[in-house]
Parts: sequence; C-alpha cells; structure tokens
Amino acid sequence: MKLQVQIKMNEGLFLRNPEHTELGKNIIKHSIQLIARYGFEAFTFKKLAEDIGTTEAGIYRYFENKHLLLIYIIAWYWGWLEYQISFQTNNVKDPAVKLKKVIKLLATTVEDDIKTNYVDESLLHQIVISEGSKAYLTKQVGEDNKQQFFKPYKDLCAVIGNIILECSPKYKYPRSLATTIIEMAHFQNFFMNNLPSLTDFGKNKEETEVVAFLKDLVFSSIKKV
Amino acid sequence: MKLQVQIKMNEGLFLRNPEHTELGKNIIKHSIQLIARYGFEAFTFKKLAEDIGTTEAGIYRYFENKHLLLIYIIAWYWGWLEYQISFQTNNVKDPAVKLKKVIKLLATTVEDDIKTNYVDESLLHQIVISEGSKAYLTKQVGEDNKQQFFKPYKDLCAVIGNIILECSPKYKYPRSLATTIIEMAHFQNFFMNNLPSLTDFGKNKEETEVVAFLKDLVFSSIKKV
DNA sequence: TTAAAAAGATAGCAATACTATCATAAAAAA
DNA sequence: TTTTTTATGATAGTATTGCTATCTTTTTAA
Repeated sequence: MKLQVQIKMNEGLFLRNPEHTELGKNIIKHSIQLIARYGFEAFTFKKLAEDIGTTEAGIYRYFENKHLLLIYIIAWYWGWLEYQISFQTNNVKDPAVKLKKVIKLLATTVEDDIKTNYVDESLLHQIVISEGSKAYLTKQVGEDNKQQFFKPYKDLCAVIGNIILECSPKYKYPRSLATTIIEMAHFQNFFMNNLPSLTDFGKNKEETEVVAFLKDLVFSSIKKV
Repeated sequence: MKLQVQIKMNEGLFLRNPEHTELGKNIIKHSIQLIARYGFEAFTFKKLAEDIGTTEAGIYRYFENKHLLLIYIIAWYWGWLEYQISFQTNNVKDPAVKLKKVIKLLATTVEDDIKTNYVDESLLHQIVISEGSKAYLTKQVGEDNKQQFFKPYKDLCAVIGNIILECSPKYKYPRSLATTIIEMAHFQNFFMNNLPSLTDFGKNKEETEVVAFLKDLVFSSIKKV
C-alpha cells in the first residue's frame, strides 16, 4: 500500500485545483524546478508554459498570477513541514528533544519525500530559503492575510511556540522565538552559502553548525528561569 | 555651521553619482518616497520620473536598473546606521550598554535626521524593514557581492559582532548573532504590524517589546559561560 | 566664449503580465 | 452510446515594463 500525503490547501490560492489534474501537477512540479533554477523574479508563466509544453493561458486557468503560485508552493511546504514535525516528534515525551528535532528539520536539507510524487521537497526547501519571505514582504500582505494565505506558516509557528512553552512555561516570547528559529534557520543557511562573512560558518559551510548555533540560541534563552 | 553627513557609496552602484546633482538627489529622495508608498515591486522608473518631473531616460543615466537603486538606498542606510552607532556608543565603556544601544537603534523608529537633507531616514527605515532582504535574496547575489555591494551590511555586522565579543570573548557565534539581531529587529517589527500572530507583540504593537525580546535573546545567549 | 557635461524630449523595441475567443479533445453524465 | 460538460490547445491582442538610442537644449566649467 502506498501512502500519499495530502496537504489541504487554501481554495483562494488557485482558480482550479492543481492537485486534481495532470496539468495542474505539472504546473507545481515545473514551477518548483524553474523558480529554484532561475529565481522568482526571472520566473514567468510563459517560460513555465514552454517548460511544461502547454500555453500561457493554460497556466492562468490555475493561478491568477505568479505571486499566488509562490504563496501556494510555500504554503504547501509549511503544511508538509508541520506534518513532518508531528510525525517525527510523535511519542517523544521530552519537549527539549522535540525542540531539537524541530530545529534540525528546519535547518538541514530535507530528503525528497517519496510519499509526494510531484513535489521535490529538497528543491522546495531551497526555494523557501531564498524566496520564502517574498511571499509576505509585499504591500498586499494585509489582504493576503485576510484570506488566510499564511495560515500554514502561523500554524507551524504556533506548534513550535507550544513546544517552547512545554520546555519553559514561563518563557515570555514563544511565538517570536519560533519565528526567529524558522527565519534564522533559512537566513543563516543563505548567508553561509552566499554572504559567508555574515555568519560564523563560512569556512566549513556545514548545516550542522547552523543547527548548533540555533540550539545554543534557543536553549540559553528558555532555560534561564 | 551645518554638519553634513556624507556616506561614502560604492561607485559600482551607479552610472552617475546622484549626490553630485539636484536631479540625482531628487532620484534618491523620490524613490524612497515611492518605494515606501507602493512597495518595490510596483515601483518603476517611469513612475519615479513622473514624480520628479523628469523623464525615464534621465533616471537611467544615474542607475542601470531599479535593483541597483534599491541596493544603493539600503546600503546608504547601513552606512548611516553604522555612523549612528559609532556616534551613540562613543565614550561608552560598558560593552553591554553599547549592545543595548545597538539593539534599540535597530529596533525602534529612527527620527528623520536633519544632517542629511534629501534622505528621510524614518521612511528609509520602513523600506529596510519590508524591502531590505530583497536586495540580496536574488540569483545575482554572488556577483553583487563580488562587487562589494553588501559591504556596508557586512561592516555593520562586524561592528556588532565585535561588541558581542567585547561582552563575551568566548561566545562562538558573534556574526550570526549580529545578523540575527539585525534581521529580527526588522522581521519582528514587520510581523507585529502585518502578521501579528507570528509574534508576542500583537496586542500592544510596541517597538519597545521587540527591543525587550531581542535583549532577552541576546543577553541570555552571551552571558552563559 | 567656447566646449563639455547634464538634462529634456521623443521614439522605439522586446519582454512581461495579462485577457479574450474559438476550436478540439477527453471525461462524465444522461 | 450519445450528449454535455469540462479541460486543454491555439491564437490574438493589449497595456505596462524595462530598457536603448538619438537629437536638442540648457547649464556649468575651463
């Protein structure tokens, strides 16, 4: 029996559900490849259509514009990651162990998950690192937020915040610390690989060092009473 | 006597030095206003030209494209901020006090500085918060970095890293902690105002709370031996 | 005063970000 | 099986963006 992971996506993100058709799945698959290769700015629906072997109009039947497509794939990633976290911390009692697993999941390269056939999670992880914040760093963030487009990110933040509170019930900034972990897991990785002098990991460029930094940061913050 | 602050800018960022002419200063002034108002994506040289009362071609004589103009104004901000830091921490002996001043400077709204007449620093601060990371989150980051376009950010990071080391000579991640302070000062502010459930400051929306969070984060990390 | 530099005015062009329409193929319902 | 819906393909068109080029006029500096 093959297990298929289904991430429930916000209906407002698309005009036609890409999960329901071959073309739709191709749009997701190829857009992940193209955005990872060329970056979000250089990514266009025309190039995507050519890559898939369909027409521009075909893409527009699924997504109103490339910004919503970006939000879609990033939101998919957060949903997928929350599932990974719940799966991997299941039956773990010690909240500190849970939190360490979360940090590791956030800050190390994910393996391509066979359970989701048309999404390459490791490519998607790269996109989340370099393009992720562009999903909300816009003037429409308020409207997008009203439509709940960032719910998967918020849910993840709440999950991590709760683990932090399990570790340290009196800690005052569980959510801000959660977003700090998430954002820094990605930014430190990006800096390490692209602007190494902004980090202390330039020599080895090892993800494990980012993990060590984050663990140190987080546990010294919350262990203090 | 009027003091004028001059930030030395990288020559590779522009075709013609905007500080040397009226039009150039207008380009900087109006682009800060327009980017702050409409966001970087919606900002175009055509709109900028109309706003100034010149032509598109006129802008292109100063900046090759809007991406370099963004890097320019962000780099200017980092230069200006480093000056503010050196000014405000001058004669302060206790490195912990210095570090607290740095956090406050990063995380609270700056007052428009009379010493720089064509730059509105508080608007620019808003731009750095919502558009700053777009300067380097691109596929050209490597080439831009080779041309030293991010030197002001790196210098600031080094300055803060050194203050951290003064506080705690054995701390292992001074640079990564410095970038964490810088990025989180801005992201927590953005989240507080736009996606409040990602922070613990949603109720009051007070910058002072971001400052408190960062101080807690930083000093619990470095005080531990 | 004269030449060099900067700015203004206009034109044009390829790419982007869409929208619209009509035909056809595939899938689902009758 | 036939009809009807639904999805896709093919093509066209339009406004805006992101430039480059050229020519003229104004300003500045030698």
